[in-house]
Amino acid sequence: MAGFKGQAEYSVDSKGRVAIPAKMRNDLNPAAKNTFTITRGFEQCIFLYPLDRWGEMEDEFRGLNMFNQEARAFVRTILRWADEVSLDGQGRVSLPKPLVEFAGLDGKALIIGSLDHIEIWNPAVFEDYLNAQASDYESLAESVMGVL
Amino acid sequence: MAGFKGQAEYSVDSKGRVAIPAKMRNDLNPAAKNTFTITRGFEQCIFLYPLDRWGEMEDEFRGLNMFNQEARAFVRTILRWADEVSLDGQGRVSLPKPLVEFAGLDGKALIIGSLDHIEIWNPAVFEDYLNAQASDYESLAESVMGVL
DNA sequence: GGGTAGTTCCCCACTTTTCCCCACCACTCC
DNA sequence: GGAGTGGTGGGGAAAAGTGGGGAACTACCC
Repeated sequence: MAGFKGQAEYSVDSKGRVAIPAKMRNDLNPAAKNTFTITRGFEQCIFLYPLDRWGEMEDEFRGLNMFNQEARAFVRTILRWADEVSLDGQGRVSLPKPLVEFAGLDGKALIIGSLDHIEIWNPAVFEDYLNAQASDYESLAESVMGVL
Repeated sequence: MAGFKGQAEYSVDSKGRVAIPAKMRNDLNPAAKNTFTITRGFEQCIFLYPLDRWGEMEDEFRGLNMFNQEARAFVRTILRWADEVSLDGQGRVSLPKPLVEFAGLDGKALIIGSLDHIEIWNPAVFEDYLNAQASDYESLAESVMGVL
């Protein structure tokens, strides 16, 4: 199954709904049943995991040692924010209010496909994130992929 | 499968379409289904990877640790700009607007075959890139290939 | 227990963009 | 010189995104 990719700037309507780009919808595995687990992302954004992929993630969490304080804190955080959302007839999901506030969304949303999950950003916040990057794309690539 | 090679200067029409040189189209593996994954290149240009080759790249990305910030930033960038494009009946692809802007394309495109991918440049930008090279072709060759 | 207000969910309609197809021109090879 | 291949340009149909209305469900208050 091809991973998610691409970006789009769509609107968040007054009901907190955002359309998922058709290209990403087409990459959904039927096993995901048009449903995502939505949760807090890394950096200030929202992550959407297709249901099938989320199942694998849960298995990884189960493998963690719950007598370890950090493991407990990590799992608590990711699950606390998590919720299940399904696509409506128009290919949209409605975002839980707490996550809308966390990501600072208002009116516009930047949607980014990132292999096994979809990210939703406030465009302005994403801009700041980019500016805060220490290294440029070429250096990143060399550092991340250079050792292969 | 032979690698891509050669260069051509073609026009970009008002709809952002560019023809892929017939010579390069002939080098496409049937497994690529006349489809490319197009994304941001290194330096100011656009990369086109045939679908089959892109699959291998995705596998490498999946191998990265997504809990590492640098890896995340790199994958976010390369996938954010990525899109899937197919050849139309005339052997053209239509370039996503964001990439046209990124590469600074207007009217003309320099298309370069580069082994496993195809590059698309604004001819003027490519000229500047060449002029900015610190070392000449002979020195580069020695530095890159000399240790073999 | 009933009524009301708020929320959620689903469906419908409109607008815009994208994609696909057809036609044309130039060059090359027979 | 004609036919075929390769690049260029534009128009129409289909799909995708956006916004709003109405039914159902819930929760709260009277």
